[in-house]
Amino acid sequence: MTKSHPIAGPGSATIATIADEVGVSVTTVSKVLNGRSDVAADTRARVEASLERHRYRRRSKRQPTGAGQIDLVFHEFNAAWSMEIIRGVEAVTATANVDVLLSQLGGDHRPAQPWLDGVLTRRPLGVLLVLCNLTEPQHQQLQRQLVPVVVVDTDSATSAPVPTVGSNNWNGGLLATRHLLELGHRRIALISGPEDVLCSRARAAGFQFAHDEVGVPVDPDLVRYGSFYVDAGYGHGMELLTLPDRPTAIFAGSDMQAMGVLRAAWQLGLNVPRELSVIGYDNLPVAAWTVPALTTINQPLRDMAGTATQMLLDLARGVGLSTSRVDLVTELVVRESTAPPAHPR
Amino acid sequence: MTKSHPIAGPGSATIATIADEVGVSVTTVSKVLNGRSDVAADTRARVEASLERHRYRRRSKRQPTGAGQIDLVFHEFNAAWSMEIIRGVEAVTATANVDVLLSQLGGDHRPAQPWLDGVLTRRPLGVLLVLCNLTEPQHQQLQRQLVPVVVVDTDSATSAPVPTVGSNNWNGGLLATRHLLELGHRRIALISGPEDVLCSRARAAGFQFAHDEVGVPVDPDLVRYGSFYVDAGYGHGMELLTLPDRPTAIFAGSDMQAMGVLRAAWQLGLNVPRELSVIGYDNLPVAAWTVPALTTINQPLRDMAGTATQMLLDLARGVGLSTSRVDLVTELVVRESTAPPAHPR
DNA sequence: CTGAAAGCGCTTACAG
DNA sequence: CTGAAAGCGCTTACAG
Repeated sequence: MTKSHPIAGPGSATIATIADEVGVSVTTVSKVLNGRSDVAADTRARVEASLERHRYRRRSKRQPTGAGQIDLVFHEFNAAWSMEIIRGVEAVTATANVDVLLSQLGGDHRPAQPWLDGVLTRRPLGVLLVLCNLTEPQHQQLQRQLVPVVVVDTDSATSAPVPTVGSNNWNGGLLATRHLLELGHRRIALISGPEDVLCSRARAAGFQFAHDEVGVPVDPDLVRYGSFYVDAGYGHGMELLTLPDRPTAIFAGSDMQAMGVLRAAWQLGLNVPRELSVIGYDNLPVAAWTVPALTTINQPLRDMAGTATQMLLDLARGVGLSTSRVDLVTELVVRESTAPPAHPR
Repeated sequence: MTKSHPIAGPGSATIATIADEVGVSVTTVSKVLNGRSDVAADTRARVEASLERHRYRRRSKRQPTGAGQIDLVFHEFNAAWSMEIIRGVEAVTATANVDVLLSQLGGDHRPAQPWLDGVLTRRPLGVLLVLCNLTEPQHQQLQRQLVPVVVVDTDSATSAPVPTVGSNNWNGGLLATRHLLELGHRRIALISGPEDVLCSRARAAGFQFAHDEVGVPVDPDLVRYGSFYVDAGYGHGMELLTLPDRPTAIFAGSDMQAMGVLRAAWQLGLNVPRELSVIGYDNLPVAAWTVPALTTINQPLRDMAGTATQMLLDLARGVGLSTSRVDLVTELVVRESTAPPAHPR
């Protein structure tokens, strides 16, 4: 006699429920959950299917408040940028009554094994990775334990089926460059992010495309790659602006880099925007308060983080995702740091 | 026959251990832990004493990785400022293998009851409050459950015996003002933080004291209070700088406010530091990159957060604290935004 | 490879 | 006010 096993709600099943449904002992279910090897592949598969169906989660008995927690993992902390992400995440988790566990990888792009062990014992609702990713074995391990993963932005072209939220970097590069070209600039420098990061290349491609559109050649000497921080903008800015034939405009890879360029220009006595146009990227809150205020590309970091968090919570609730890759739109924000060049052709 | 009960280590005791030692049933211990009312005051006291002695913590059985987690609670998120705190906390928790649960009160200075319920079910190693505090009943409730609390900075004079880490605000106000007076300024404006926040008043007092030292009167019209954000600095800066007898120097309550002042000066065509000296407060990373770079007071936010975290972990481990109030030292950092006044007396 | 049995830490009616 | 007893969700030797 088979009982019916209606799904009462995500997380309501115990291992007894699962055992009952699959027709095995609680011992066996426990073994599957703990990754023991002494379970037949077939049995394991049936148990895992049932666990998934029920969105099984380890009970802590009394947890009237708190719908669970998610792991928010940064590649590293980066003042204003990371805070925008945190705010976007928090806006969603606060209303969903979900807690946020914060960590960073200290600059690495792949978490180490101890981190994964921690996640497996914590069993969070899900893991949100920012500018970092998992190795394939790590990803499989989390998948086996039914811990969903979503990535914000991506540092390289990963073909793994990990849901990812980013923004249209190519379009951002295009919009920024078109803006400068339309103002009449013909010698435009690009300071992008690190060369091995995909978004840097995407923006550079948009930069190139905008030039091609109007038939203006790109001087390879004016294209630089570097870290997203202020000092890279300052360093490259200094170099570019002391070139014999210096550019009349600089497109920086981040607002922080743009601040470095602004400072280099100031030290060289160049007036922005009269003698040099500067455009940033990100549209951090501080971009409105630099002197002069930065023209920049709005990358909707809060929205990106919020969207990713919502996707993660949906996955945790067993709701399927319509798309596994979402790119939010980038937009040009014109402020005071761009103007026609002093001597347009 | 009494058995001896050596303390095997913090967190190693179960309720059975406690029951055994006190000579009551596990039921009774469980009741005490859950705040039931049907326990004699005397019994409750003895059980609580034993729990405290053993640093009892709810067992989750298998938790080989992860020494536990702490709750990090912000009054609200404030880009660069909050990130400095987070970094300071993270530096300590990462080496101690402790997880950080992040939340914010959305601007409130006292958490609501749902938050406390969450903490009580989570049972973290401790709670770190940043620019916020608990009500007395909330504090007692956490104390009863052996969850230690440490506060970073304080928004008002609280006499509650809560360990607190701050910095010497009065001294910061003094150092900044002395610097300006020594440069020869005699009309110095103060834009402090919110008037109802103690640190704003402490800095204002240091400002006043520095004037008194050299017998220079403070013009009350030049003393303003406002939020710590950029726009308050901009607003007050605009007002002050369009005064008939405008100040030759402005001491802002935060680097963010100082950026607002810098912008106001720029819009009015005033050269900093030639026609106006500006000094900030906090020494956020961005202060080195404004144009001109900000002279400021270094408030060691990372150290403050790190110290507070260490105190919290010590308390969680049952180590007594030598002091319950630590103020770290503030220092003057001279950069480019201050200089002698254009027309010194 | 499987599961009955013992056990763990804890909580909750309920009898006194 | 107290605690014996039943029970919960889960894990772990260990016998087959």
